[in-house]
Amino acid sequence: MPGMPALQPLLRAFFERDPREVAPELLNKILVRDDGRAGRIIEVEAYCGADDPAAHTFRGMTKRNHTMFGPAGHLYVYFTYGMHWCCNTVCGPEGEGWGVLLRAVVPIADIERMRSARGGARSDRELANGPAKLTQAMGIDGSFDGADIVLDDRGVSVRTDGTLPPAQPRMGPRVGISRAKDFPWRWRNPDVTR
DNA sequence: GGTAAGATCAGC
DNA sequence: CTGATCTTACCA
Repeated sequence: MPGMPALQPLLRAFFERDPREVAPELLNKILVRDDGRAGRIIEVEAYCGADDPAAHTFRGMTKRNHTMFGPAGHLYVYFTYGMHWCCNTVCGPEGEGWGVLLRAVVPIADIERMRSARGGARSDRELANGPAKLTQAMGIDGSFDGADIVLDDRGVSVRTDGTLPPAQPRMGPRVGISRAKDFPWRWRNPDVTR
């Protein structure tokens, strides 16, 4: 994209940490597809394995969640509510089942492709302001489960254009969970209402 | 083998 | 607020 600074990949070490550290630092990073689609991450939630009753990985490894127990810097993509895909960045040491759910991005490149992937005319803000909306807009489904977002082995990666995370992110309880409702492990950019 | 719940979304 | 829609996980 002309005029846009080069997008640098993140280091594996960025993801090899506690998701409660990684999550706020993912704000303002960029989710990139190899077909040109890109969006700036503005809302995330941390999920902390055996320490977190709301995490898919709380009760150990299953066929569905095994990616989240794998090495950091990969994508855990899961299907829910009979129709939606959502994606997480796997974090921490291998075997912990830690990750960060990507909940919203602001479209920044190939917005028309994102709009058509979402099925028609909508405001730019509605294109990817939810965890299942962003996967639909970015063309991410179960075939991307386990993709390496550092090495970009399947055409999906998380990169930086040099923009720092917000100095004062808005923090609060996570959305749509029934257990551990009080854990304040959701972060978003201060200037977004959603 | 049966079943309840789900890290959601769109439309009313 | 409710319906859609179906996989997964857990229990028997």
